[in-house]
Amino acid sequence: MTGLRARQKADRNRRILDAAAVLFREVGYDSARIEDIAERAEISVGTFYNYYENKGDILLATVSMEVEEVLTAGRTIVDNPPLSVMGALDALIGEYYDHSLFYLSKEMWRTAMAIAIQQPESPFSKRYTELDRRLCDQISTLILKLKAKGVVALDIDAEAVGEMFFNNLNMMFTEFAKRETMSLDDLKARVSRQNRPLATLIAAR
Amino acid sequence: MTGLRARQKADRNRRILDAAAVLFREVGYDSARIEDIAERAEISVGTFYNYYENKGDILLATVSMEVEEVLTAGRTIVDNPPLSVMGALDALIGEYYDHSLFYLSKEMWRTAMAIAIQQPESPFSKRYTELDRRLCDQISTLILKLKAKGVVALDIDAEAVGEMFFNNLNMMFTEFAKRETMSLDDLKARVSRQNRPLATLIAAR
DNA sequence: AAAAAAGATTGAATGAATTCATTTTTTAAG
DNA sequence: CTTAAAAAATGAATTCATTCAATCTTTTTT
Repeated sequence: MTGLRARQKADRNRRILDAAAVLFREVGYDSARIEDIAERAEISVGTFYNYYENKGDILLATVSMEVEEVLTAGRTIVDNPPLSVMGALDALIGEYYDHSLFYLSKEMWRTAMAIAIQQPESPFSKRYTELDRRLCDQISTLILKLKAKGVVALDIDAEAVGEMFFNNLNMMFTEFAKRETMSLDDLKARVSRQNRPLATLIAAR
Repeated sequence: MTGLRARQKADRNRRILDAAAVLFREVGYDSARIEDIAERAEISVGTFYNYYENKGDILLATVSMEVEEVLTAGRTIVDNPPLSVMGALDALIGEYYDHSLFYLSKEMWRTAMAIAIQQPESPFSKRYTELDRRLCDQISTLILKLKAKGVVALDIDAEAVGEMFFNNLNMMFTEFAKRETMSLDDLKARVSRQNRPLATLIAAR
């Protein structure tokens, strides 16, 4: 039932995504012109705008692919976490952070974050926000799991605590993306220190 | 010793700031064209660029004025805080949030945040980041004060805890700016719930 | 007070994202 | 198989932020 039209559409969409990913990597987001992306994807500029609302959308599409991978990696850790609050948090957050610079540069992250904030109604911004929510849920799920394992006290509001850990790690990642000099190790160390009080206090005793 | 040149410069700078503030309020950031700002300030487009590096800079200048006021209001609360952790936090954070929409719309906040992230090296972005740091410090100072008053346990890492509260409230404010439907009360209620576990656990007993 | 130097202003030109009226291709109907 | 309707593609035109060489104003020097 896949008519010619549907097939061509999927094909063009993939060509655009590939072309954009290559160009962003090669010359950075700002210097990649729509005209160049279109040329490489063998379509016209106008057609680009039939597939994506604006230049930012195509970057967020790229980022989305990346975050999906992190979520998958995180699931493995949540399913079988280290049996201490700090240990589990460091493992999961370390996974997020280590993965983050694999495909994307700090500059690309900054641009993606900026767009997600600035145009919250665009489809890919919604998708980006949705991914954030799933990351946040994953942290809450980890706390729940630790509760089930007797590592975290039973009277703790796992959702509230999870949200606080997540907002903290997310804000710190933004900080990291802003400072070209800050290393992944700096980032992890600072977040670890920030997490420690809450992590210690929610431990079952 | 204020030569003619210095006076004219200060005068033009003020006219640009005023013109921009009016236009941003009237038509929003995106629709306010540099040409219009220049016209209202009775200067040329080129002159605008002698005073500000780019369009974003002038918005961040506007935001800076606003945040300075919040910091001042916050100082009053820190100097004489309610004598419970939740009470003190709610008071200070409530002050921040209530003030936030006085001069700036959600759209303006979103744009300012986006620019601060995207161009971290621009002068006003640095100033914006600096203001964030001072807000963060203010929260840490509050926790320290509560320690001194015997409200918070002595073995608590006030700085780490303060940073976590701040990162949480800041991230939630970003969320708030992104969702046109979210009210100030929703925001405060959600942050309050997130703060409760940590606030309760650090209380002296 | 005239001339030179330094500092600022100006707006037309540039360059890139985005729009939109036209044209082309595909699908559906008779 | 033709023809009408729907969907997509196209690229020239538009819009705006930003730049820069030319010009003007203020300050300093002689």
